[in-house]
Amino acid sequence: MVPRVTLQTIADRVGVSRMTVSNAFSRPDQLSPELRQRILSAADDLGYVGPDPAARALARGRTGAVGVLLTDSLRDAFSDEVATTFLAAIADELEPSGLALTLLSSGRGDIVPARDVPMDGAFVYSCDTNSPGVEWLRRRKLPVVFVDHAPVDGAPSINIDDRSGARAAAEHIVQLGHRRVGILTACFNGPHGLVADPVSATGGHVATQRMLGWLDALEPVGIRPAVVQLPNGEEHFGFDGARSLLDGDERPTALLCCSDAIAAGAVRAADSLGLQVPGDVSIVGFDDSLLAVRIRPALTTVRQDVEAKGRIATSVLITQIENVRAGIVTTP
Amino acid sequence: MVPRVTLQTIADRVGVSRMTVSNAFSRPDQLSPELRQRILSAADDLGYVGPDPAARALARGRTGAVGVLLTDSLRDAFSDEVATTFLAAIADELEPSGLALTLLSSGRGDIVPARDVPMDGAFVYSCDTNSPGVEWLRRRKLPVVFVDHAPVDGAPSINIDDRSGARAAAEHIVQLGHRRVGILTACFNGPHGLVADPVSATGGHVATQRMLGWLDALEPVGIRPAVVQLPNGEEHFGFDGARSLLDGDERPTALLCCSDAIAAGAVRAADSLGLQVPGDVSIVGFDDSLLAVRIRPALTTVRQDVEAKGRIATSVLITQIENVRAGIVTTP
DNA sequence: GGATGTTACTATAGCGGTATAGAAACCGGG
DNA sequence: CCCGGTTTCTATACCGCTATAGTAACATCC
Repeated sequence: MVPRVTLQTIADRVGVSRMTVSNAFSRPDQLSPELRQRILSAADDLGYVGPDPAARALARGRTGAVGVLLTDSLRDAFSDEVATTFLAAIADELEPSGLALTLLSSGRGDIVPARDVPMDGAFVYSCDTNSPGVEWLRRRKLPVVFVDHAPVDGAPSINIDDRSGARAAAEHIVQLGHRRVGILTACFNGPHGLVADPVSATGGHVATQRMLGWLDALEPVGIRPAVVQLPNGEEHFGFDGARSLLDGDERPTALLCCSDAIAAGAVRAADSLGLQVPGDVSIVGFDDSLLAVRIRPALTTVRQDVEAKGRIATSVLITQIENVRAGIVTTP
Repeated sequence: MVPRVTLQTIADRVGVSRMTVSNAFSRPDQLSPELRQRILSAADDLGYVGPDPAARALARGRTGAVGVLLTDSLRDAFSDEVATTFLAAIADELEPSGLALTLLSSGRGDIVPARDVPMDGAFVYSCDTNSPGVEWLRRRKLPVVFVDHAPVDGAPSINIDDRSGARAAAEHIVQLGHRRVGILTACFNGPHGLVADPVSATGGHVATQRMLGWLDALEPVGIRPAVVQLPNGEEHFGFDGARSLLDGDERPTALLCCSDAIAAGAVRAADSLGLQVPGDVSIVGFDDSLLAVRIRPALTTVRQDVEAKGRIATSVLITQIENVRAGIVTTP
């Protein structure tokens, strides 16, 4: 094993100080072009690859990567169209800054990426409010931006008005004359299936807000919706949940779904039972993803601009990181 | 600005050496449980978060993250179902090892994540063969696993037999009696639109192999396919490309597509022209993604197990990383 | 009772860079 | 010729942690 080539190796070879070699790579204006050339070509001869990123990260105090903390397993995030759209927007917006994006799973047991991965800041996207990952990010005092997450004290958070959106959707349903309404929502770790008290569900700020919004519209007119909680937002859960509601005695004439994916499952379920949408049953989604466009019959959905959320979150995070670097501490 | 709390701060406070504090966090078996407790609670008092990941990365020589180099902009990767499936498989398989996944864009100009991001190894997924990113990863002598990429000297690469798969698909089409065949393929930076010499396309090992496979079956029986090269594999390009072929004089009776997404676009295009699939035109995809299942009429497609590719690639990469750590250098 | 371990902790020497404050040489102006 | 100002390079001091060897104290064993 040959000893590794470092700045010092090159410095010795060329006969200059290590600092000068460092400058040749990182601050070209600090030395004469000729010397820089000599250093660079010596480096090339020695097979030097450039300053070691890990060492540089320590010395500079920044790593060049930001994290994104996602719910549970990363797999879920990749199979969810809304999440991938969000991630794509982040990635795009991050690119010019040169920051890389590191995916952080919530972690289990001793594995806590949010604690152990070097990064300059992080997004928290639609996570369980009391996920240990969130806690660690806070403790590390990293700049954090919350998205689709319950606001946390001093940290910026990006949310749409989920509650109002949901209320508007439910009001619309009420105005159309529906009285028997079913609700399909996803909930990380609450009870699954038909539930009595819909607001008790734990985890999922967004789902909770949407639920509150629906109830805001339904309760005043005396509608008691049948609520089914699904383990997560995958389409097949939407299918199962919708079947269970549509197959019962008091079949709802409208289904409010907390995502388009769930709504898509519900449409399939209606179809499988020979029910017309929206003739026999109205189905309302949430997100306005591409999915909503693809589904036949076309879905009624609450529109939100996920791309914009990603872009905004990114610029906020970048600003935060720059402020920290400049010594402007926003959150004491 | 309070001076940062480090191991030394705690050591001074408790009256032990810094090394002992380090052990309290990283190697609990190296000290007595009582002392460890004292140290831990002192650390807590001081608001210590745990060993700094960047410093640890430098000292230990590993960062706890692996990269994945993707074609061009990350956005494309997120909107491609095959890519996200692959990434999900990687992420899943990576989780127990505690390694985080960092997304690396190809970079432009001075921004080269593959050069500057700290990582222990990397995947190269379906990249342009002469992408600068690939070159940098090699220079850094990082363990690299290539997936859907032309094999590179000593590095492991994971591929399915794209050529044979494509040949089989084309043979099937020939056996069905088709003689006018159109090909829709994606190509990073070749000429776009109808091309004369289909094998000249630059970039995209996979696309090239599939093309070769198709030609393997078509040329022997004297079929000269009409080939359209698309800028990338997005569905709408498939739509446009297929329209241009199906709208012409010598309308093909079969379309070979290098991905399911393109095939999906082609199906829509046929539909928009009032053509029956497969009555008027047969359409063959590649990948067997979920997309293939969703499309009506159902797509004929070449099946590949993207999940398995992800899992295998990951275990190979992890093995490589461990070997390097153990001093077993596979590629000199 | 001396060879041989084990346990619990410490001292030293890096890991591979960068920031910062100089020092030396050069340059034009009064 | 001396002064302030640049340009170019160097010396020193970290960044915060870990590996490794070593020391001292206490057991163990024949």
